[in-house]
Amino acid sequence: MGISKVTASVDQTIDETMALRVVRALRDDIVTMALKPGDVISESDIAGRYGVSRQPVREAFIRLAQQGLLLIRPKRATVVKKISPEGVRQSRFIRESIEVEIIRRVAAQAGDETVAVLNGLIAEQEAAAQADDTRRFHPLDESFHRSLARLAGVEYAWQLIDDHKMQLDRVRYLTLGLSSKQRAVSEHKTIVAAVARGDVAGAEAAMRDHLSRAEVLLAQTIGDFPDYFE
Amino acid sequence: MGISKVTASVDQTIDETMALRVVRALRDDIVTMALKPGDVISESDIAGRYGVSRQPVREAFIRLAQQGLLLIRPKRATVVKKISPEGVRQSRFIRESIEVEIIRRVAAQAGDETVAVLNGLIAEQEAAAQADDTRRFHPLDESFHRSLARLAGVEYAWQLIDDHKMQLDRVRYLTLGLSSKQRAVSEHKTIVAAVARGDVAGAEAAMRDHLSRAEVLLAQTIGDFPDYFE
DNA sequence: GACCGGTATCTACCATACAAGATTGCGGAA
DNA sequence: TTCCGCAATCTTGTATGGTAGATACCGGTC
Repeated sequence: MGISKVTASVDQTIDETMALRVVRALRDDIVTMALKPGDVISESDIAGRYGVSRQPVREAFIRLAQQGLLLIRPKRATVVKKISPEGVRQSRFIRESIEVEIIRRVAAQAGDETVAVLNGLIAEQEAAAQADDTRRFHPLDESFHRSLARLAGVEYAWQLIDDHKMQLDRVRYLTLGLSSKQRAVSEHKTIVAAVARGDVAGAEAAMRDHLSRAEVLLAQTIGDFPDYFE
Repeated sequence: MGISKVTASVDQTIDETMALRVVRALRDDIVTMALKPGDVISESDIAGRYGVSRQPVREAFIRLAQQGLLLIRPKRATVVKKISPEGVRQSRFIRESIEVEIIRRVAAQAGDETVAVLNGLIAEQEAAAQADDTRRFHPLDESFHRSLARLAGVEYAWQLIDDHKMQLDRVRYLTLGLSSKQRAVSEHKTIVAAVARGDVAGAEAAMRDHLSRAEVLLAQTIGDFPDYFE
């Protein structure tokens, strides 16, 4: 099975609580589609897999259910929630309104070191894209957008939408082929270039264009993986 | 003490799970300031108070912690989270961008029955405001805004921000005097009037004005209740 | 009197046992 | 063959005991 095995190295850790480690492992498996929408999992199942009792697993389920990744049906079963197309659209609507506002602020007050930081992130992404390393590319892409939020002084607001963004991430993971990754890097460059010029309108347009990319892919993705959607 | 006592009527209920009932009770107590920011609570304490075991209480704590109302300090204690002024500002920023977009859509396509529904809600609010019934006014105010979201076809998006809105609710509860309630009703009327005219720009302006009311009150509230804020 | 160390006692965390609802499947009746 | 009902076996929900860590208190030392 393709489930991530954190178990092996879990004897004595100085890290945090078991429940949180299970949360991270499961969330990673769900977003990367190792656990597919519709899959049924049980507390006992996961508990045995990770070598812990049902208790921490149960708490992990609660957290993930609240983030919209799991659906707990009392006394029945717990399933990996299918992706809601309508939910994806509305999540994207929210994200776009916020990120557009963010990029406007960044472009309006961009300094040299700001541009340098962003270019550094883009260089890493380019390497990952050429190596076709999807698992490494994804965090880098996220890091790029989060850095923009921090530069705009609204990192807290970014965290607010971060949870709900995972719905979008699942779709994105399905659609990320090689060309997609390279195109994403190219679009990031366009955005940073506008920021470097202090071109507010241009940066906003580039960001809207970048985010709207997923829109046209959604319908196609539903066609390719109909079982993963509601 | 002023904690809500659901316990009395909890013998055999056809309702849902105990954990969810504890969640609702605690959340209500927190938002209405029966449990004040900084108050320390423990699993055993609440468990005894509600006549259940520690297990459902623990799960309730996890849910509320993820919603930002509680702060669980492992092996130490669990406290009612203090209000973060910066968090309030950014939550308000997010809410405003979304609600402004909502009211624009509603105003652009408002029918007669739409206006009738909104006027009905306002009538109820007016009654509660004149009776100075804060505990009844609050849900009605929320219902008004939620109805707008539903009319705009983005009820799901409203649910997304609903959790984080509780931070704002706590501040609002502190500031809701009689005059505030009556002014809120008055502003709601102004909004609906613009919607009835199909006046998009007017509705947007009225909504911005309505939401910005809390902004000026935040600093004053921090001065009045410094211990409730970070 | 001020400071330091050990201990009692709190906390949340985890494991285990039991309970109750829901599903599945099997066996018998029509 | 089809359909109905009961029972074995799933699931999550709840209760309780024990564990490790953190705090607070209290007595002794300087």
